[in-house]
Amino acid sequence: MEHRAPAPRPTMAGVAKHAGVSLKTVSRVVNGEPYVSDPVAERVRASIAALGFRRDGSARQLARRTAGPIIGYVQVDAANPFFGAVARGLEEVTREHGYLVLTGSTDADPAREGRLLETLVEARVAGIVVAAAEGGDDLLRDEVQHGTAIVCVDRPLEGVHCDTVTSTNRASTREAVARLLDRGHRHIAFLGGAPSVWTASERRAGFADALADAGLQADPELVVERVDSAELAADATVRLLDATTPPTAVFAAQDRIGLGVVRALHEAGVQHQVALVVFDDLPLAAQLEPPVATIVQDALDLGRTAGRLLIERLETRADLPPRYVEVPARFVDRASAAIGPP
Amino acid sequence: MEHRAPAPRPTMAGVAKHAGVSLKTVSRVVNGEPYVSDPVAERVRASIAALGFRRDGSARQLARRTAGPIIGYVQVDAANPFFGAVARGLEEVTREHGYLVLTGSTDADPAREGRLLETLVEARVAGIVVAAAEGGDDLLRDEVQHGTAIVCVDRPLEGVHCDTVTSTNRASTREAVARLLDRGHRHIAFLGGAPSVWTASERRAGFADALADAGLQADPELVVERVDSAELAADATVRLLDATTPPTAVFAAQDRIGLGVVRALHEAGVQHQVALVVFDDLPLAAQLEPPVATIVQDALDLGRTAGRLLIERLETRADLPPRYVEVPARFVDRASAAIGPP
DNA sequence: TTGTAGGCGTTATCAG
DNA sequence: CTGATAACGCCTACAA
Repeated sequence: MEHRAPAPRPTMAGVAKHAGVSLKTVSRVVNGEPYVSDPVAERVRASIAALGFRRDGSARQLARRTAGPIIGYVQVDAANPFFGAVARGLEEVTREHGYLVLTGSTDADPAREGRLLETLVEARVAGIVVAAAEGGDDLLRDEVQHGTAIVCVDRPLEGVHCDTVTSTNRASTREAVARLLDRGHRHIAFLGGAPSVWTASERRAGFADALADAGLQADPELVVERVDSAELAADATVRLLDATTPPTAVFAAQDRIGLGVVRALHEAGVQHQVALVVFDDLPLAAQLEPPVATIVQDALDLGRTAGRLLIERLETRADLPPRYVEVPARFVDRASAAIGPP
Repeated sequence: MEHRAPAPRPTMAGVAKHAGVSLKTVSRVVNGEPYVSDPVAERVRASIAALGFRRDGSARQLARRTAGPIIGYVQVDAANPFFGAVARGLEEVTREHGYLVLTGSTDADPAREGRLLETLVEARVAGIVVAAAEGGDDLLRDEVQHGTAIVCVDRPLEGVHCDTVTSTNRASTREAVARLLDRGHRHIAFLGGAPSVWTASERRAGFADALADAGLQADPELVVERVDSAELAADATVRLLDATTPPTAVFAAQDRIGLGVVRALHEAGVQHQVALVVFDDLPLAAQLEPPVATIVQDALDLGRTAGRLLIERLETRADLPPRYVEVPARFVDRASAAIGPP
């Protein structure tokens, strides 16, 4: 794994010699500092252009004893539009403050996340935004303790006292389920992911909230957790429909689950009889046919908010306490949510 | 735009003092070099952990006089799945060689692209992959001359002698149009973007190729260029349908154009009478209803290929000439392509 | 307006 | 095996 040496680049000293001035004068020109006469500055600029000089960021960072104007962004998968949108929001905000966002993907592999994080720390980035981090990472904890500015996006990190930005998983679910209750539904099924995943348990809690608000209690028969694929979701849906008291409405807590439910409803020919709301992460369920009501996260705003928190922390002398911000996920009403109980 | 100084971090000297050894010994342990006795190494490791030491990449890079183990990836928009997929492919390949991919978005703004590129150069990355670069960037040209390894993805950069990876824009278009001709169509419309955009002109050329292969010539009435939005595409489609010899088939050279065409065909009620093939960049047209035949780019492979070229260039002493690789775009047959002429 | 001296944290060289 | 010492390219402080 021998990395090739880069082509030798001219240094400030080289430029200085070429221009017949001192190194410091070159430095002044490069950094736009005052107190350089126009003719000298011009001569230096010419030499810079002639030699193709580019200031060495490593040396600069070393000498200034500051972090680079760079913010690290650790995401699960660059190809996933959700994380891409977060990145975009982050860039939008931080760019205005002179920062550049440098990102890497982890594919949800804790080892890769660790390596990436370490590289960012070694690069002495100004701050780090971590989207959907794997839990239990000591590295993050350590870094926070050592003063690195860190913001978690999408889910909080257990035991890491850093700023956190999430969607309104619980509140939005509660709201959507409340609608179904208002519509008259009394047998609402909940299909969600493993409760060990924070977002899954939040949505599960929101479901319970809505029922409790209406003085009801979740029917254990209608709550299926650990549904991790569209296939499992479809299977579970089939089972639910076959039960003695089949649900008149379904809440799918993830878009993949939603796809499975839709498929099963279609195959049973009841897609127009059973109400359906999907919590749409990607968003992936937004384009389903027939139109399915969804809760959509605002990934762009998630990223922007994370950027704002980070900038605030970076440009403030005070030691801010960890903050927690929720970005509203939006309920998108569609035909599937208007279906009433028989 | 004052960037806050990072929390002071322990240095090797600090660790050395703490462990009661020399600086060089710490360096040896950190870099896994031999010739350190176990007890000493253990003591050093303990100090490192106790102090939370992280080696400073800037200093390391400076002293070693090599590029960092980092590859820069400049994309138009991180939120765009096409670029995300390229990033993923790039990461897959370069990761195996110990590189990390750090990326930034330009939003197709040449100024931002320039700043990003400069930052990457200043950071002394090992190489740079540029996806859908704005043309005419002197920076790239200069960097190539100064030996920076650069790979262009999606379109070549005029006057920049670097490796380039593109999709088979021309050949795939030719093939798809040939199918329409085989199916009996003689009045095929072409809706494409501004010919100043490389991919647009390539697809336009592929269209001409197919006609020429069949001994035909493009009917100027049926070729509309500079179609830059779904709205314009819909308008153009309406006009074409109203002409004296309306097309029996349409080739839409971009997905946005395809959306507009579909909409117009729908409104005219002829979506089942006019054949349609869409060159699907994002891919965006893949999920249309009714199903539309598309040409889909393999963004993942585009990224992988770019990574391979870059690695090859990086790990080879020889000065490779600029190389040009085409990644096949795949024709996805669907009902809309099977429609024959009346 | 310009230049000199010293140091940033690490690695490479060479001596113990 | 271990440790001084000199770079690396730049910036800050302080002269001139």
